[in-house]
Amino acid sequence: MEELINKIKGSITLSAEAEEHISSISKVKAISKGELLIGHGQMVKNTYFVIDGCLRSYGIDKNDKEHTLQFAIKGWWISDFIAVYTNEPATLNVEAIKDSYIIAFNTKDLDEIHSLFPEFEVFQRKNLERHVVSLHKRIMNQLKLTAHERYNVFLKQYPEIEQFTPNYHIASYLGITQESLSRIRAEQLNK
Amino acid sequence: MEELINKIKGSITLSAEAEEHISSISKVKAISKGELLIGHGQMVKNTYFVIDGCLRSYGIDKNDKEHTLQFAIKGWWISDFIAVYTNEPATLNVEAIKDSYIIAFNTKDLDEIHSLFPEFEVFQRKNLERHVVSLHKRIMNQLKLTAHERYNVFLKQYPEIEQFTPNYHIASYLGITQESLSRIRAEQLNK
DNA sequence: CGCGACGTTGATTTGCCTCAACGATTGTGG
DNA sequence: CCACAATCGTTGAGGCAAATCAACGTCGCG
Repeated sequence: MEELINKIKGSITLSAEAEEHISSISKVKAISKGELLIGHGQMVKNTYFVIDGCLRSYGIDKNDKEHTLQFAIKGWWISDFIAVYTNEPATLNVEAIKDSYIIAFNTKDLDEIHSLFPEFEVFQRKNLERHVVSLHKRIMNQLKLTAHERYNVFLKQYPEIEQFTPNYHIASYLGITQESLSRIRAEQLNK
Repeated sequence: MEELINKIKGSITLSAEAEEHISSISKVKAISKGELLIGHGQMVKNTYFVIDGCLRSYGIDKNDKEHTLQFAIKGWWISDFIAVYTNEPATLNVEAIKDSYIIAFNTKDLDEIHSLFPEFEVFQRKNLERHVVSLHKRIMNQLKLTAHERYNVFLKQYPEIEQFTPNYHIASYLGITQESLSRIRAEQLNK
């Protein structure tokens, strides 16, 4: 909870009223590994802030293969943002990949915060800017780099995630198969 | 120019003062095919709004191959957003791929607009939200679909762009080579 | 213990890349 | 106005990175 307030204060200066308001509607919730917070086809009400633990969002292709769009650890936001920002049913799933603590914000509450506290509008814009930066970088990496190089970038960028995430989730984020990632790791060791 | 004002009004209601202010700093500029607006390594001052024509942003890998990150046609914004939002030197290039009309906004002017007109903050947030949606969709397509399927999605999504864009630019956007795209197109015709 | 989840390894296939050559079209200078 | 070069798309032959399919070892847990 302080986690969230500190995060916001890292980007903007937060008025006492805004802090009070946000605290009042924030309820930390414990969820356990494997729990599905958003399922394909549902209308999406919530965006989640991760206090601790790890979630991921992923889609499923026509051969039933999963593809991870995003991981979210402590201090990150996650949802099916496609669904949230377009008001369409979810095309993604969001699940906890370990026991976690989160705060759920429904879209109405967030809209209210935006209209009550213009400062929050700035916070949100900066978040979105950072988000765009990371997505642009990811797309460029996907276009420019080999699977092996992408894996190394991933390790450098998210060393924590590698620790407790099964390999096939990382593979599905990198756009390769579990087997290929295993071979990449083997190759890495023989050096 | 009206192009821009109408675009803004499509998202938010714009006060007369804000409209006046924005108009006063907007200068439409003609640029010709091949012109480079942003070059790798430079500090990036501007974000461009396209009145007419087409630009693209792209990066170059260690084998000197180009990879297109974004196309921008009438009504779109383009820049090296990684550089703009992080204040780092450009990692991308931005060039006109046909004769175009644009408005250049430097970052200071945009910041000023944001602080003077809170309504613009909302506009910017909605733009960023749409941007995030399109990036998420693109990443999911890259993970889920074959090159052939991605090409069809591209055609459906940007029919105008296909008309005047050389094939190798489209290929570099899709993450395949010019030759592969040519074969995909040939296959498409034999059906 | 025995089962399921996870990672690894091997054999084979495949989608796309690379390299190379070749028309078609467009543009340019003599 | 033609000759020539440059640009762009196509096609073929061969190669490679990663996918697929399958089997197996290990670990942790009900």
